[in-house]
Amino acid sequence: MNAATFPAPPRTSARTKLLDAALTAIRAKGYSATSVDELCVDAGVTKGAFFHHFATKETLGVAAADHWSGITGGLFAEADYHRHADPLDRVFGYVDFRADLIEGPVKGFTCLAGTMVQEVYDTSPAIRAACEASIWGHAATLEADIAEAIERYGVKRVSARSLALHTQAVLQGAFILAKASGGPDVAIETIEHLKRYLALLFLPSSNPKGNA
Amino acid sequence: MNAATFPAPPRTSARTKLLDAALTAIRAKGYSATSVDELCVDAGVTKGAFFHHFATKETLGVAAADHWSGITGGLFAEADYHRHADPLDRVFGYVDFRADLIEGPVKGFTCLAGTMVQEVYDTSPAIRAACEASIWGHAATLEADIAEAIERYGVKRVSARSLALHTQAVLQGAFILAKASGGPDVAIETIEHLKRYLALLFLPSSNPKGNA
DNA sequence: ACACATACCGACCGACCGGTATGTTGACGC
DNA sequence: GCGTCAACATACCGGTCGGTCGGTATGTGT
Repeated sequence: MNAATFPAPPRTSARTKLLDAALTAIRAKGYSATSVDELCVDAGVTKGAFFHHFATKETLGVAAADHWSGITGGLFAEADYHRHADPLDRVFGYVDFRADLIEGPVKGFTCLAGTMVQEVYDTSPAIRAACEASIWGHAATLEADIAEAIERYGVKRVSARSLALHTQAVLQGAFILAKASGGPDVAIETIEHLKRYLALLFLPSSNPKGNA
Repeated sequence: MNAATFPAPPRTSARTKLLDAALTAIRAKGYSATSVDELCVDAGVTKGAFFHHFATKETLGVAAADHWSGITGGLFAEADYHRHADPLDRVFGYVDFRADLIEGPVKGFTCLAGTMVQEVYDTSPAIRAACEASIWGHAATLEADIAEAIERYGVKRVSARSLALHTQAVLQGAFILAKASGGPDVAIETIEHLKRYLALLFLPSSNPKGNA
């Protein structure tokens, strides 16, 4: 009764393979244009397997958003920028981390939730909610650092939640411009503006007009 | 041979009706999920008429982006904010104008180009280019005012083009968050951050930390 | 040994997809 | 009055869509 006698449970389950395939396909072509058949081929499973794990395509959409939250959650949780003692350094570290992720082809750095919610916000409440949860959940991981920084640096009239969501808006917008222009340059530039805004908010003595 | 004897040429042509229907449908459900049949029903024309005017669905997508540019171009060209003598007032006027447009249901204020390009940037170069032209063309109308303001207020190290594109990124991102949350509140909040950034850039004496 | 559950398989379904082929209509030049 | 052409309408095409269903392989509890 050693491990080898057990019929090896597949290294990655059909469910996970489908979810991974969905992430890639939906980020590249959107939710509607991604067909169930195509997902099955990409994942190397049959349609029967698909509908064994997901009742409908919409169910898969919800699961894909959750899967995305899990994967990105792990990526950001393990990133180095959390180590800084100063909360403001962690905030800048986060933004730099996002900027560093922007490399190579556009479909490699865009956000599944942002892409998917554009198509389905008015037709699929379940997917819309899952995307909202993904984005807001991610923003929440930033919010704590921002709140600390706001307190330590005595910034007023700006709420941590609102600023955390603003960073997400800038990033989502940067992705759209990157898709429209066909390259990451404009995304990186807009993140520079975000960094400048944060610097002006938290460190106003730092040479506001940039001159001298 | 007076005007009445002429069989009134349709007040709006089939082509225009299809384009208008496409704007509404694509903004609500995206490009892929919008079918040709549905567009024909909405516009009150037959499928034959559709393919008389557009060789393919993709051709319609390109035309819809151009149509969108024309409609929004007119809307912004006629807006009051251009009247301000101070270029910075025109820039703030623009941002306030955008904020004022955000009312009612989400599908009423979102951007066709931003929605469509997310789905097709990797599959339809023609539509991608049309969306890019729409967004960049709109940004260009802002760029002149920003350039003037940069000169008049002596702001350095920020290019007018880059800042104009950043405003578009923030707005596009605001739309995504609005779609995800189901309402406009978060979009308005993020535009407030954009205004604060502009104020800090151009008017640094204006109470940088917001305190007192 | 046998009932039962899980995890699939893949042929099949009707609806709908984008697109085409053919026909009709009315304005306009000549 | 006649030929031409744009502007449609209608019927229809092959293919693909999301989804179903009867069946099977394998392991499990008793």
